[in-house]
Amino acid sequence: MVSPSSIGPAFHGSRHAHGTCIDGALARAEEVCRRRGVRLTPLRRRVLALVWRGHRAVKAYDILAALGGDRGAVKPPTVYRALDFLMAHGLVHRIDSLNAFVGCPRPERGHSAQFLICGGCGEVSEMDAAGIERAIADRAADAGFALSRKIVELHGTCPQCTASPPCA
Amino acid sequence: MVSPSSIGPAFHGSRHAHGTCIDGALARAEEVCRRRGVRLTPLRRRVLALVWRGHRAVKAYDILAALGGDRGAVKPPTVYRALDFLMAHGLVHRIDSLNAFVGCPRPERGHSAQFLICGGCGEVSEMDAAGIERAIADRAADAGFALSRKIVELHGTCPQCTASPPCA
DNA sequence: ACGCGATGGATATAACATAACATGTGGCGC
DNA sequence: GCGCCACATGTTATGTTATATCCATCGCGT
Repeated sequence: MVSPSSIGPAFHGSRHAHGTCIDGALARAEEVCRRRGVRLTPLRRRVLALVWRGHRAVKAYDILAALGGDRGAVKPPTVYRALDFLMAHGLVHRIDSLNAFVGCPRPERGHSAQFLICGGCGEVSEMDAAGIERAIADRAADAGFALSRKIVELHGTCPQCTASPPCA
Repeated sequence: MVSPSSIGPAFHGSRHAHGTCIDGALARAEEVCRRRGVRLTPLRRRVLALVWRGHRAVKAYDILAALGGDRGAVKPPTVYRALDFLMAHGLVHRIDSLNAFVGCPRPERGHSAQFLICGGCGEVSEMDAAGIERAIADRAADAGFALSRKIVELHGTCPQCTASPPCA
């Protein structure tokens, strides 16, 4: 179902054993950091786990609140620094059109991804579609433009929400 | 050089008769508004002209300042309302990855565009590449995803800046 | 004149992000 | 152990981007 050259978009819907997703993400993160010789500190781990609370993009200030920002504990720079670290190592992606962050399901590969963002349930699905990449690279080459960062954020409605509108 | 189905990206570089660009944009805007029966008021026209000050994306608060926001004159909502109007009628586009706005060179056609954004000179070039559109539509269809807004923002370096780094 | 919708002004605040500096902590050579 | 360095985090303050709400005005049709 998923072609070997691409990550297939997969919407999870409301019911799946999400603990597995979180655990898997943390395990992959440990591995990535170990191999790179960088430290997945408790704080960074907590932030990563919060980003993975679901398959939706999470706002920095929601993470801040979840870490106890109300009670005077954690301040914005703390959260942004942790997110910067996680982004630098490909463990989370920033969704610019939402000012929010989403966990990367494939931190091993240095990929450039595209995102499908459902306006119904808020779920964000990452893909790595060779065809889109190629079309972009071709067009940039035509223009003599040297690409660095490629942002592709596609808003719309996922299959589940198309079937039954107010999906969880 | 420009294929009929696409707008070709064109970087303008430092020296061109930019007054023509502004005048043309304002003329096209007048025409679009006339046809739609909506009003390009003096304020909206001023904001549009400011967005067209160059081929770079312009920040809302820069517009605010240019309108005299210092002297207690214009307030943020005024600028955002004008920008909302201009976006609603396709006269400007928002570049989410820059939190900034750029004039649309083709407001007549209801298009969905892609942007090349040069990190050297800041110039933003809009294109409407059929190949990219198609690749995205195909992949979304595979996923059963109904597209609404498509954001494609490509950062990198334009030909001029590749040739001579600190281009104007 | 009257009502109505569109426009823009005024006030306030929410939401998002970073600069600059201080403190803690853990590893390493000696 | 001790000093030192690099890195991580805490703290304070502020900068930047965007919106909610309410009100005044204007053009226009009747």
